[in-house]
Amino acid sequence: MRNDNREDYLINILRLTDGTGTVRTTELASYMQVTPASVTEMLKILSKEGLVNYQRYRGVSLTEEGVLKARELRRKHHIMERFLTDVLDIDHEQAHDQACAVEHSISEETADKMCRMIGTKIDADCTTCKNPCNDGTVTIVKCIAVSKMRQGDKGKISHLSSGESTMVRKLISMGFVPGRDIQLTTSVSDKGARIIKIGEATIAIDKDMASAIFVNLE
Amino acid sequence: MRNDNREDYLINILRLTDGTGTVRTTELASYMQVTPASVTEMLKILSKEGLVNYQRYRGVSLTEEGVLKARELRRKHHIMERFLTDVLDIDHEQAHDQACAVEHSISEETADKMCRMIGTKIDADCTTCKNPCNDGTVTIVKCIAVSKMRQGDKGKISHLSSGESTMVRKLISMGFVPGRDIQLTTSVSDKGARIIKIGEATIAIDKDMASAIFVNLE
DNA sequence: GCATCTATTTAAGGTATCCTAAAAATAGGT
DNA sequence: ACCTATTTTTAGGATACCTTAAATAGATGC
Repeated sequence: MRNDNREDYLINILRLTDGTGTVRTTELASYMQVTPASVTEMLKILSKEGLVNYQRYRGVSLTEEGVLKARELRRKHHIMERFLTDVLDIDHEQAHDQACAVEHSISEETADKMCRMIGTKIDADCTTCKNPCNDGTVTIVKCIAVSKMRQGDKGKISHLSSGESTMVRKLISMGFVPGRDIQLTTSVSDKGARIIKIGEATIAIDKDMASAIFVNLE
Repeated sequence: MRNDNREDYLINILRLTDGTGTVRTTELASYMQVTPASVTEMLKILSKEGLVNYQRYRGVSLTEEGVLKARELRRKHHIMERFLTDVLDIDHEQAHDQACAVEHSISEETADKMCRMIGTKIDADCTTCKNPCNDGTVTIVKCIAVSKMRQGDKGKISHLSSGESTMVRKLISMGFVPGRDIQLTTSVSDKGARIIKIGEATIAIDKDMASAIFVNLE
């Protein structure tokens, strides 16, 4: 239980880098709903423990050891989530939340055996399996927030993530459903509204919304 | 996640009182492997929140609300543990540990549906169901440590609990298995050894051992 | 009824994590 | 190359737990 938090940082760095890239402090902070200051503090610790490569003002990446840990964690998350949705028929959002909490506590044996119940091979190398992502939708690949897209960028919605669940619901009701194609048509300024095309429709959304929608670029 | 600790205190108070009695600070402290000072501190908080009745120097009991919460928690623990042992065929000790961690995070819906998979009715009122106890053995009823038994007291071993798992293994290897009949033959002083009868055998054990064996008195 | 022992609480301090506000580093436009 | 806007870090402080050591309440033997 003592390391749950560290593990949360690891898995979220994996989610944003897929193990091969770098994330900036601020991006990780907004993804995890904490302040950049908290991230900085934690990165120093994880760095000392050899789990991440961290250089001041340069962002973080996972070390080899960090990737292994994070992948195992992500695997447990996937398995638990799939077990909850596919076997117990629990709603996705709840399944995700519970998987987030439980992923730190279940043993590998438990994960393996649940995996057999689901009937799908789920291993730590996310590229070889068709898993639900952290939100229960698609395999995780490096994804960015719509607020970070450049004009003309195209992609598919990976998942929605926001501190307020009302935001997620609102977005879903507007048609921002994981898997849909999305393109940034116009972005006037960093702070202003964006005009985006989603499927056939064209919608304007503000920065907060754009920060809660994560996309896999084409 | 923030309330896991409070919940641990609640469920352990329930385990030692079955919701109807009082536990002393020290007993709870040694059961939970923390210092009495920590218990005192937490009891003040839980008391302020209306979950326990606490009076300085008098011990604690659960309030009605506290009993409800603790029972629901215990139910989730039982279900998770049974799921792990009966469905996934995980070893008892590991199942217990994982259930301890997970009981705080799974929803009632998840618990209900797992319960159906196990095929046994498990409800919050422990008296109406034959569940594994916290250690996977028997229904919890009020239980006391052997170190608290009086000369002549008889009972059945409920479970073993100690900070060191080596202690538990040692005790099991000596024949202290949940379910066995046990009687305190002689107890010279509080700190000294006890002589006890377990099944047909008579054994002497020291105070540490006696503090790790919990018994349901006849 | 008092001395003494034990249980309990209080006091003071530690660690992990979070936050806000201020300071410092970097990056981008000219 | 410099100014400015943004990002990141540092500093200082809060909270939830935990600990040890000292103080106090309650129980027990005579």
